[in-house]
Amino acid sequence: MATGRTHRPATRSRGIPEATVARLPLYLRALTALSERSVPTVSSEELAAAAGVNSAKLRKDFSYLGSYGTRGVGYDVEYLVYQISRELGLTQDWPVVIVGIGNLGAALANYGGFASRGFRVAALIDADPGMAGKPVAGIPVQHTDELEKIIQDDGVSIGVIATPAGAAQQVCDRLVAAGVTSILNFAPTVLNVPEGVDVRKVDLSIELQILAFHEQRKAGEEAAADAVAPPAVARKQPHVGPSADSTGSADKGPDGDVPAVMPA
Amino acid sequence: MATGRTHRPATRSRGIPEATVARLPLYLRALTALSERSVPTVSSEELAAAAGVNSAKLRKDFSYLGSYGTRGVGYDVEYLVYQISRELGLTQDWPVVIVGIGNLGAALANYGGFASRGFRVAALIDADPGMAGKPVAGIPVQHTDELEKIIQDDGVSIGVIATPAGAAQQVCDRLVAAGVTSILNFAPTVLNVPEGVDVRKVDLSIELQILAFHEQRKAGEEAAADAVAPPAVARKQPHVGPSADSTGSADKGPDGDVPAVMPA
DNA sequence: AATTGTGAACACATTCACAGCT
DNA sequence: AGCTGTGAATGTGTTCACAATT
Repeated sequence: MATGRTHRPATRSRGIPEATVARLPLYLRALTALSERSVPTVSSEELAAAAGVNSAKLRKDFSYLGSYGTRGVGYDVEYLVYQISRELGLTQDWPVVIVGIGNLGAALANYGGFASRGFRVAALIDADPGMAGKPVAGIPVQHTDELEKIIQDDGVSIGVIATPAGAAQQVCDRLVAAGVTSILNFAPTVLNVPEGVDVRKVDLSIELQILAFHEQRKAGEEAAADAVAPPAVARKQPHVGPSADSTGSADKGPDGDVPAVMPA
Repeated sequence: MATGRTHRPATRSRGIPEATVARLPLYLRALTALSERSVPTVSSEELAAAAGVNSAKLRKDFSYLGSYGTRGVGYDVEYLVYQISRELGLTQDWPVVIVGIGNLGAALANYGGFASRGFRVAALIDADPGMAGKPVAGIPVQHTDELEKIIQDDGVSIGVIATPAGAAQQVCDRLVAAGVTSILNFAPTVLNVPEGVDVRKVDLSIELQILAFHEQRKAGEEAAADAVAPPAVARKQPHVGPSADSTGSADKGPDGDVPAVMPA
């Protein structure tokens, strides 16, 4: 996925694989739950099960962080929580702005897990003047005109876009111009960003389409199994699958304008 | 990623790589936009740019579907839209139930892109009896008691879980028992499902944590550049890329201290 | 002349399997 | 005895680069 390319300084190890980074939050969540239950140590097997991965993968992942376990014993829960939090940058405070306070934006603003891990909703921003001042999740909505000021005053580096697709690129441009360097995009559009800016996208419609693909394949397989051969073999393995990927810029063509409001 | 595993019939090519499947919706969206502008054909280069990937990848992806282009010319937009839709299973109707009609569930119910591509919200379900009958997005909310009946009557195979984390596994179990075989999970929990059931998850908090990781790394890189060496070299390449990225480079400096809790 | 389609090379990720430590 | 840490093997995904085709 992504990008990359960056030269790669070759030697010197501090390069944690992207796939590993994407799993750290999962481990952290499982560890936090254990911590709340005052469990002092955990084996790779147990923790892996709680996080929904296999234990070899988990151990390999931790080995990139430096390997904080004890052979014959397992991992110290509190210590691991700390190390992973630090690695993810969660020991510091990340002010976040949410732009587009419709149904989704409001849901995000109300989302608890948000504040819980180092993220703080610094502002809610919407283009509708009628929204201005209205509190959502206890935070008054501010008008888009204030966007640049808010970002600069609060030192916001992470922005969440929850606007209709048609407005997303424009909002993105303003966020970036004002200093935001990481964007979480919920609008169903490819965003164009300059290098150095990270974009991750969350797209309901894409997730459903992927599910539909597999769903269809299941149906086909059944039919095939019925009609063709007698495969007494197991069909699937346990695993729960992760998801989400990312994406980023690209060009946008001549006009770049996206159809209407919320296309597929 | 999600799913998959299915035994793999070995030979016989119908095995489209998971990474390719995950990009098909992106191509489809770009193609739909072209179709609406009545563009008749498109080159791999142009389409790739619109979808935010590179052209070699796109051509390779299409080669798994059977290669529907014409050398020297490009791809026929309408034809590709059809082929991809068919491959994804979007030529049929997929009834979907959304369980948990809080802020997020309501946002999902209102999400337009939902209905636009073969997906139909068959029912909205919530555990709160007070919600029963209340229309959201024009659809009356039904009580959880009705869950099994709805799924069976409508032949629902895809379920969306938008409940609090604590209720998710239980809801999941009921959905699966009633016949759902694909689940899109918005609750921040690992779901346990029997084999044969696909789960994809969408997790805001995980996405933010991944962004924070990269954000932190950016800051570290700057500092390192300032303090350590005089790298007159380019730092990143243009890449249209996707994001999430990346990588690479450098390490993070001196190391992170290893304060607190417990030594190895 | 332009652009696809694809083998071969490369890069990244997962899994195995066991040596090494507690 | 038990469990981690990790090289080596395997599997998956991406990119290159060019022959094939219109």
